[in-house]
Amino acid sequence: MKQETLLSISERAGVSITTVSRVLNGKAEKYRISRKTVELVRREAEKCNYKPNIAAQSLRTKRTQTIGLVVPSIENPFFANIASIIIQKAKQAGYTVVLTDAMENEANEQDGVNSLLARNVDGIIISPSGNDPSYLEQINDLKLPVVLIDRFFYNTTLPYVVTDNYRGAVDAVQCLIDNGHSKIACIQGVPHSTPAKERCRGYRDAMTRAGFTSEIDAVGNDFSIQNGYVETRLLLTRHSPPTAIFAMSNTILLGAIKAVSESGLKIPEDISIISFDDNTYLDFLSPPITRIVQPLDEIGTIAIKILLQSIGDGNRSDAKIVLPASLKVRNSIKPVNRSPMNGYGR
Amino acid sequence: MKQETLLSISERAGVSITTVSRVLNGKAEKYRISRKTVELVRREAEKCNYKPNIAAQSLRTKRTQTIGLVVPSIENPFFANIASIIIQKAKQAGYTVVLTDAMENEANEQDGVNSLLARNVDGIIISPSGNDPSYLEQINDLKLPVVLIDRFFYNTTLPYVVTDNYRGAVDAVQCLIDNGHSKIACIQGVPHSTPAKERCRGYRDAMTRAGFTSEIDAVGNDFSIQNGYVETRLLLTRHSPPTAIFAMSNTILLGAIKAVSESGLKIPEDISIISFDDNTYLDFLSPPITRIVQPLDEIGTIAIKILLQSIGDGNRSDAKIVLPASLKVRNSIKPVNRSPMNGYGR
DNA sequence: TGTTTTTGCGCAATCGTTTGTGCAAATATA
DNA sequence: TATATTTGCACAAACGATTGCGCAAAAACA
Repeated sequence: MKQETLLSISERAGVSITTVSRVLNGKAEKYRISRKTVELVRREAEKCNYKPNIAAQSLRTKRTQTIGLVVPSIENPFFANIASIIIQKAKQAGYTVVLTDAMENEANEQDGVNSLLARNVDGIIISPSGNDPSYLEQINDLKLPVVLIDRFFYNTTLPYVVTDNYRGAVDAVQCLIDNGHSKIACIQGVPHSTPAKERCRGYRDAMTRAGFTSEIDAVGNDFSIQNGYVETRLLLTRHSPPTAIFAMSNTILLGAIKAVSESGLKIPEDISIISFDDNTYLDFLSPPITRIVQPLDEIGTIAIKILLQSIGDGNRSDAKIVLPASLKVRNSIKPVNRSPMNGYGR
Repeated sequence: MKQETLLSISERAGVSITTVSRVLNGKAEKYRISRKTVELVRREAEKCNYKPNIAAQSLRTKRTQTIGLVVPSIENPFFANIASIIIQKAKQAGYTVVLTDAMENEANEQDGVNSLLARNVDGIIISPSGNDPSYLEQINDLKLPVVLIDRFFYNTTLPYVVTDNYRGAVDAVQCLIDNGHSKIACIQGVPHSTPAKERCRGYRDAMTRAGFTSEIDAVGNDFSIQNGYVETRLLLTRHSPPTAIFAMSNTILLGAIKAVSESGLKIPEDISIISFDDNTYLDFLSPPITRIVQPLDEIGTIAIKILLQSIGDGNRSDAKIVLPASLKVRNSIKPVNRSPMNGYGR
């Protein structure tokens, strides 16, 4: 099972290395290799199950048929799901994925990206952990195409594919409002991340538009269970606690649920909740959680498409793609009569 | 930001490529490069942030500082968690991970492995989707080290690091038995996989030892939510349904919970459940689920260690490592009095 | 000063591909 | 038959790194 090379094949076929290479790369026509030789070479190559040495190939061509994927944390099901989709799509296109986990840390991320560069990946799909796009922009400008997913930057030249977090948040909050809630708290994630910013903006705008300006109440500072828990406990001990919570992620949601239950309250009877991001288990919580669902599949598919396109034609894309989220209604929201204090009650 | 090479550095430093290479590889001593030259070269290399071209390196040395990781499904949190650990440990050792998702399909898996081979990875960590070890054994014998995790093979020469699924299952079932249950059903996963086999064996042995031989009742055939759901519905419609269920995985558990709840029953009041595999959200289900926890961290750490060792010394390991699982008690099991029919009642 | 030893470094081959160019042999044309 | 064209393929350089070997200059020794 020793390594087969162009040389070994060429010897057995009695032709030159060059010819073998050309045949196997589908350039037989271009270089006018005869039908007979083509078949001879093909047969030999198949017989020994020849696989080109990618290192040698890439040394010559500067192509590796590899793309780098950088996520903040592969343990996060959101990113695990997206990774799964990207790995699959990449494979269909003949690419392999090198996965790097930044562990929500910008230094790690840069390490990882450097390692990808050293490996001559053909392009990078990244959901950045930090908030400085410049080093990525440099790479995109000077070296190889970069596409952002999920977390993007304002005013960046980098192409991105993200969910319409703003509208998703508006929809979430509007759903609570439609159910009669006005004291709606929002527990947010890492404040500098664009998804958090956008969702927060959506929350504020929806509240404002409904005339609940004075009720605006965004707390919290990261995407952890802990954060969801702590903030919820604090919210619940106020003299006038919210009647509904908009949790910005699954993790925050889990913390919130724990806090609610420890406080002896029930969802949705005592407090309503809506969350962001889908996950099967949310249907198995008690009650099942109403949530905003991101179009993961589309994000992955489009990101790959943009990247491969750029790799193919050498141009940089400036696509800024924002995809709609959708509402999945379950049982975590209780309709209430609006308090007369807001002037809406009957 | 164009690619720096040994050549460009050597020119600026006024020495040969050879010397630069030797300095940067720490072979200055061996080749008696003077202190002064070493420092000169080092400075130049750092100044331009030189990163060796891995393709060129690997073409020469046959080493890529890359390991391949193959999992049945990265969407499965169990594997996402393990991947996270392995990526991290590999990085600490200076290795990068290429991740391949077999999507629970043996053909995909072989494709993936082939692609890893073409990339000259230095070793492979794999949780196999199929049940034929021979092609992996061949690779391990003739090409590069392979280490199995989670799913292993009986009678294989391949080294593996797995959880003691047998004992874990025994503990799970014993826990139910200790709580007075005897009509205990087991819903299993992919029957040919070793974890499923071992857990099933544990179930049977525990039941037998307790004298409940006639109650042995293992159903189901894959690790899907669907399977958990269907089998549970069937179980619940029997004239004498089980009082407890041993679910072999989180996914099966979720299906089971759904079926129970749709049947108008409550956990644990009407039926007790214990599951396999840990996950934060299990504490947020209602009730929180008692489960058997696998030592993911240890599995990842040990697997990497074995692999790197093999890569380092060129020998194949024959380590067969079986790590203990642990019980995490929550609220999904109700203690009952044993039915007199079993001769244990009071 | 002449010889031996040590020090310090470079030459050139090599890994497995790709590709521009060139050159016979075969075929077509005159 | 002589020339022009086409066909079919090979030569050799290049990608960027590693490494066995060799050789000149400096140092040590006589």
